[in-house]
Amino acid sequence: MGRPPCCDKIGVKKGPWTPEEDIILVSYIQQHGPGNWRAVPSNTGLLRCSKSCRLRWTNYLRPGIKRGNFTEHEEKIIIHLQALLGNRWAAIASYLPERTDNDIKNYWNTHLRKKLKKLQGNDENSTTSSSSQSDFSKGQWERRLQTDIHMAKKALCDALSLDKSDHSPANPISPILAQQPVQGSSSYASSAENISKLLQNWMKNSPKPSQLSRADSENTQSSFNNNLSIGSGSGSSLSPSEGTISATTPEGFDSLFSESCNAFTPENNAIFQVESKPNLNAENEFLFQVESKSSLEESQVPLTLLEKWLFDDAINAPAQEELMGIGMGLGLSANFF
DNA sequence: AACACAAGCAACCGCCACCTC
DNA sequence: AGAGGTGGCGGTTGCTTGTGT
Repeated sequence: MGRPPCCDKIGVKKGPWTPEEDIILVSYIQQHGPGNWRAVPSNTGLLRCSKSCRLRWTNYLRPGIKRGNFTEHEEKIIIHLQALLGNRWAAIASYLPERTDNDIKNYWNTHLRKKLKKLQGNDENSTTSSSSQSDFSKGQWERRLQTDIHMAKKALCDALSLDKSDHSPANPISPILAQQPVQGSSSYASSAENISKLLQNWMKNSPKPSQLSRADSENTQSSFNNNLSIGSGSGSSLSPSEGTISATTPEGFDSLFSESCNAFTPENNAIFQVESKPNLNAENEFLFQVESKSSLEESQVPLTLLEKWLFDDAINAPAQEELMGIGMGLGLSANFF
């Protein structure tokens, strides 16, 4: 029969969130930090399921979320990570801290998948590729996977090396973070800025010194961030895209992958760990740490293989120079963009 | 101007993994 | 050790908005 629903369905409101609900939720989380979602509806009086509250927070109310159009750089990262990780949107989102997994998933489903399909169709016209066939034999599947990995690797290096030249070295901040938020549609639900303004106005109009002292003195997004970082540091159940990772990961991502494009060695991998580990979340470790645990879950094995393939290929393949050089025209994303 | 269709996106659903007792 | 509770994740749905006829 399955588990009972997470909350009593009777009397639970569904559908789009109202500004009032958002304000209630945001103010509650400001006081208590994210987590213990089950208690949120009862403590706030919101007629919402705990899951709905969590989702609303993580996808729209959480500070630091960028909405609106995806940049080319972001597109590339998504494409490459999708090729490597599959539809593991949360993992992909951990490398784009300003984007939510839901956003990335939607963007993939509505934009990128179509684009890639179109391009793959073009590729198939000019090659003997059998990628359209749905039933691969095992060997075919493995070959296909390796090809995909190779292409993704190529494209990834391509993207990051190209983008490096696009950004001033004087600005060490990741291009992702450096980009200004793009205001999305004008509807309420899609505008985090509106929520921020609403919250500010609300706090002006109805101050609650005992409850919102921090917000009274510093009612900005960044201060909001700081408050919530405290919560994240205290063992709350933040997703990988939340908390401290948001300030550091993109840079780490760039350096990791640009490094990886230039020299894949076990030593470098060790450096990656040393440099990045303080900020690594589980997904980052999962991706970049040399396998050490013997009791890894099965789902991790393929990625370990990916890592090894990437490393081995980079070390051994003479074609690597070509890969790093101008021979990018064959790469998927080179055609893609 | 009105209708039909397509696209985009916010939100929901159900499964799974982890944690606590 | 295992059962139950909770949060996280990915797939999917359905409403809203945009575009074409």
